[in-house]
Amino acid sequence: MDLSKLNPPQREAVIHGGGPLLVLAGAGSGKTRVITYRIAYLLRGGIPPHGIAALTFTNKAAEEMRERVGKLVGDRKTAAKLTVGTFHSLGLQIIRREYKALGIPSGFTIYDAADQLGTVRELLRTVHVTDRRFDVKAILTRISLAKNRFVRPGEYRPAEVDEYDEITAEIYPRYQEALRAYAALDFDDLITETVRLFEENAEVRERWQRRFRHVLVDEYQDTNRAQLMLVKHLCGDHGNLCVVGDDDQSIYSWRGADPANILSFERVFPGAKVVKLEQNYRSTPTILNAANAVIANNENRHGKTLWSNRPDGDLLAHVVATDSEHEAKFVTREIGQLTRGGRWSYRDTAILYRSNVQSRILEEELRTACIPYVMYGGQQFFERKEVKDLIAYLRLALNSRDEIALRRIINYPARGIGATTLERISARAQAETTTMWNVLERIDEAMSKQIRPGTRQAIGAFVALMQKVRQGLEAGQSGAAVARVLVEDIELYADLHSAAGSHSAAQRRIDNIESLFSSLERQHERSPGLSALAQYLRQLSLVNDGDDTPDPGDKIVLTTLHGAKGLEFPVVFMVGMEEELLPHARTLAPQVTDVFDPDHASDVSEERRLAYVGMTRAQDKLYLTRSALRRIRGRTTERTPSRFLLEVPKHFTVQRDATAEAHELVPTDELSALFKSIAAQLSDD
DNA sequence: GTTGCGTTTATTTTT
DNA sequence: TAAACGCAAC
Repeated sequence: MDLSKLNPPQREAVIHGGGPLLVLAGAGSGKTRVITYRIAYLLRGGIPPHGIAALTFTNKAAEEMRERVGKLVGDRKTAAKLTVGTFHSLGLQIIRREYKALGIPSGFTIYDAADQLGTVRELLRTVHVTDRRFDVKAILTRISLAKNRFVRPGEYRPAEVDEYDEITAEIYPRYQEALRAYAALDFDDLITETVRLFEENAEVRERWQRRFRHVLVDEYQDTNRAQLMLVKHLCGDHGNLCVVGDDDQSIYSWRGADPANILSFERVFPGAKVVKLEQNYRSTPTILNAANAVIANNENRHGKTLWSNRPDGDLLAHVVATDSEHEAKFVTREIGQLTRGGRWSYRDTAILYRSNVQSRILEEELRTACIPYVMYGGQQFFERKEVKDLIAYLRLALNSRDEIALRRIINYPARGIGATTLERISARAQAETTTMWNVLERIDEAMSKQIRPGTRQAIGAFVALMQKVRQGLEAGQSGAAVARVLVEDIELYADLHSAAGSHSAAQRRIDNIESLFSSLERQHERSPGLSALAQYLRQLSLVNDGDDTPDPGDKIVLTTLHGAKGLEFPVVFMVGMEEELLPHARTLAPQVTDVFDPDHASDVSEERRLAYVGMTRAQDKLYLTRSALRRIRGRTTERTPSRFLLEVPKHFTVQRDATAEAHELVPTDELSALFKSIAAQLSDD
């Protein structure tokens, strides 16, 4: 480790002795470098790796951090002993060891968004809300926000005239009861239940406080109240807490992140040292000053001014198009010219937008121009549905109380057990205060009158199938082996083929299942046994996209502004710089489903931060594009330039007219690209 | 239990 | 515009 590679404030943060430390790290100022160096420095100072916890929000950030620390200390074994992970994985780790004190069964399940949605839908049905259809997600958002502020189920009080608060007040207690009955924890519970455990059980709390002698938190501006509490408890009285973040990049308050955490750090942790990292190593001064000018319009900041000692660089391009097609064509054409110049390749370029719908027209134009691209984010959820279905079988085998898993698979593939049957079984289970699985097991004696013999036979077959799965696991077979037999038994591949539109779509799904098998095999070799499998399945639900991140290759990146946080590109296009897109219309005129929160009423400052995050992704070239007309929801509307665009001082930009440039002569190699794309389209059919 | 049609409603997303 | 959802008909 070479401390001379750090600038003075970076070094100051790294060698800070003990006690609370707030590192205000501007965009591109080397915050990950500070955290990794600090961990290495603590290790060198004699703190055992076992006693250090570094917390992040995403698995990706955690992996990157562990890797960089490993390189820095040059000792893989030491790096492996560190606790580097997401808040949720730390919560899971603690709960897994302390489940007894929490009164949860050891085979507990983790509920993801889909499971939560299913639970609330089910509850809405039992509460008989038929007069009005509710947005289930809006209810879950409220439950989640309440949980993270430690509002107990019975304490939830509706606002004066908010029907969503009223239905939430009704659903929230039932939801929490349901989860306990299913032996399930949702993502929020991983944090809040850990906090509750620490608050109610001094012995447990002190044990963990003794263990972690230093705690480090990345992206501190994204923490919510529950995460703050968790951190506070972990640090206990030593207060060796180092947080790194940027209040100007807080863009997740809509999902509960509380910027007050970073703004009032010094009040919450008295005697805190504050270090500002203001030297930016990423962008040209022109880009940086433009971004600074925009963010300066926000109030309530810690206030930093980023500077860069690079050469000034190009002016920003303020591009005006007559319609969104011209805008997309401009971007495409410009990318063609930049890459043809030889200085930049596709992978150096990103197109950023506020909302996913904006990607469509860009994709169309990029495709016709034969420019390769990758889209970050988006909805990959249903692509892995088949994997989740299969996992639900294992989940149910390990936790028969998991009603959502049961409901998910009892008629998948279709075996003639429909909604009415399920309703009756559910009602019986409720009446007997037992689980649905318990009723299923004795269906013939319990419900011979209410359920037809044919259906009961189907249920019997399902129960037998599940018992076979469970017995296989109990006999010590691997999850993979059991799942393979199961897939044969239920003829899943045949079902996938008939359900999928094309052969290749079915094959993709089958490939997904096959990779689940090999993943399960590997885990069985690592640690066989029922509880290890249960733990593996829980861990799996905390990992979003499996284990393989494919090499992006030389492609343009398309992503939302949110998705761009933490990334950097030599060339950045921010498209749709218009009012009602950025800032988004929803911010300017909130809807009934939006949470009314007087503490941080949805204001444009978060949208401005979003603009700031986008601009500060750019290293060398930044294009801000907008259109005079745009088709929105089938209606062509006149557009107003984004206020943030107008906040960029004129002397940092050069205006360009996309439509006029589109009529200029098309260079010959661009024509050849056009021919290529036509040929490609013809051969596609 | 599935399919199809009309109605409705349009952010951001990780764990 | 377009996709997601609910309800009614098969």
